Amino acid sequence: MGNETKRTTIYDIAVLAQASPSAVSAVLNGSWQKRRLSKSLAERVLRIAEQEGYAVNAQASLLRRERSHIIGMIVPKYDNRYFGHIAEQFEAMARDRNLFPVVTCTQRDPELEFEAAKELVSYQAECLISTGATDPDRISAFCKASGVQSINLDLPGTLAPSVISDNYSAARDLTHLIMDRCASDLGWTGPLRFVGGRREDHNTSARIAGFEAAHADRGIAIPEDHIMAQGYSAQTARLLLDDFTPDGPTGLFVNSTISLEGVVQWHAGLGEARTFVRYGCFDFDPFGSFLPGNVGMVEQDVGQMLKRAFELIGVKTGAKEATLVPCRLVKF
Amino acid sequence: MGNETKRTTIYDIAVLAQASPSAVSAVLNGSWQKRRLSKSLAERVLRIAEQEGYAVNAQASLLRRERSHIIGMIVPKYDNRYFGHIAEQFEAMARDRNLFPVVTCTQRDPELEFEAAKELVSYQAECLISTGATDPDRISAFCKASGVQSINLDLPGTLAPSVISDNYSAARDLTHLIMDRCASDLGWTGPLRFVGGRREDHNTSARIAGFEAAHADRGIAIPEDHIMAQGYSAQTARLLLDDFTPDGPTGLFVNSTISLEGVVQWHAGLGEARTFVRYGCFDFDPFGSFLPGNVGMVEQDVGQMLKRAFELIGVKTGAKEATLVPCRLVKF
DNA sequence: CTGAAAGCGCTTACAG
DNA sequence: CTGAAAGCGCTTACAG
Repeated sequence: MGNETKRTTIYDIAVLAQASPSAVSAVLNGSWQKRRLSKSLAERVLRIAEQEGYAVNAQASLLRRERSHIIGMIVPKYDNRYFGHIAEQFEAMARDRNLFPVVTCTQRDPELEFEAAKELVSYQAECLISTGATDPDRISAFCKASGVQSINLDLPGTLAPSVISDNYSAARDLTHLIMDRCASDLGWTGPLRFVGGRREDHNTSARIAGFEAAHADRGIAIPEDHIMAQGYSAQTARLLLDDFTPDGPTGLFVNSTISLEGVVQWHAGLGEARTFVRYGCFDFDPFGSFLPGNVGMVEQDVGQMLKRAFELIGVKTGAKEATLVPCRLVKF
Repeated sequence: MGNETKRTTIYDIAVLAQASPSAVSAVLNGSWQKRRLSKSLAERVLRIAEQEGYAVNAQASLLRRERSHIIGMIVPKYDNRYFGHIAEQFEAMARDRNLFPVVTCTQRDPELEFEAAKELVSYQAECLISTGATDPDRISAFCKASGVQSINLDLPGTLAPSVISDNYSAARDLTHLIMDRCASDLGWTGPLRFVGGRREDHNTSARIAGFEAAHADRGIAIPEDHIMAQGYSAQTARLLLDDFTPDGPTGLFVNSTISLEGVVQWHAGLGEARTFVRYGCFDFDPFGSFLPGNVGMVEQDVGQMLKRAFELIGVKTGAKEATLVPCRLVKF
């Protein structure tokens, strides 16, 4: 009935079932029918395995098999609707395809990202999806040297195919929505402020480009200090806005729900002036429609992104370009 | 420079470095100093390993080693602040302790939970933490038979030690808070409604007990139909409330942010009557303070729960009781 | 049809 | 000090 120090092996079961280890192995991995082992033997082995709490040693099994069917993913955070959803859907979709998903979360730490990638390769992952990685090319280079397929998600790289949101278009649309609402609600048509993210970051820079394009569409110039992309945290957003007390109507483009927390805190502290503020956020939150002043949010299409990523798995394509997946603009 | 079909092994490196496989192994796993191999050999091997994109085959390595240092966790969802946070913190804390975390998400599916648990045991996990499992005892029984330690988190079991939130006390406190605010804001002291969760679920039932205790503290009777615990989804909550249009002041105890989404939708549709509604939620959301009518939220102490769980790892305790971790009541 | 044997890629006790 | 050899627990081609 189990053993504290040593796990049951096929040899233990072979002795108990009076069969050969080969036969036990065949029964346990389901190939016994093909090998024409008797049904009574199979039942005996299965019963004993169950009694002994047998679990195949995946290490030994994988070492011997030619394919691992393991598919790895690194993701910056779980504790975030977007990335949490990606990780969760990834696991479900991998299982649907009879692949074994292993996800690990790297806290946006570049060293940990690389270490985690190496670990997944060590575990014989056949493909590695790097989600929102700060240095995806370093990972892709390593994967390539190890003969492991690599795919970038959310943030693009140059050494492997990438699947990312169409940040530019969605940011442009969101900017227009905010400007429309500033015009209709407040009768104001000035330049918006962009809050959150990092300019060096690919997605932020694509969103800033969309933000600028929308302004250009309307012939509105953006003062330099209106682009406030010095970091993601709620804290950062609040500090940036701390010395900004609007003296009239104002609009903000908020880059992520993390930054939105800071914006909303700032907004709540404005007093009467808060009725002259409109904002929108590039990121979705189910409670978003209840935030006063919030006119809309961009929801990235995680399902489509992963679907596309899975289509790339196992395909030997030379293409290193990024696939752009459209986002959904939710208006409040 | 890498190989698409076959990964580099220590034998490949041994040939290239003109050394024995044993020496290469020692260099690569860091035991070369202990074995007094020359520094020049070590450097040569390391350089070649890097060039070849070598990654140790964890399957082979673990098969040979006596301990895996793998610690597994199953969790119902990532796409949820509470569970996402648990998974994320778990990985970080495991790494801090030089353990290798493997987390897998089971979508609240009892079969998948058990399959995932078996997989983690197959991967030679030394300990398995079952988070919010629907049938933790089935998993614990299997682990026991395989000689793997098992710990329950968030939801208790009877076959392994459990670490859970003090749902009863926190629910009682939250109920008092809502009743206080109903009294002070609305001058109303009637019984509250309990919305969301499942009565059969341990945590829901502990929270209902706390909810009832708070009413008993004040000598308020709770009509039977006020306990609406028929499921977790936002949809369910909204349907339950659909035919309830308050004709006077009212208070709700909302069991989880998922249910809160439905409550908030219902609330928004009430029109003028909405000013006579107060509610609180057992679960935290950073935007919670902006939801009109929301008077407070309970934040579970994930850090403490995991700290306690890690203290149990490797400890051979006969104790199967649950450790209760206090929650934090956030008032708005 | 069925079992013995080889071998997956490592680690490490052991002999030299 | 260093390498050859055994063996971790499986799977499967192969011989009988």
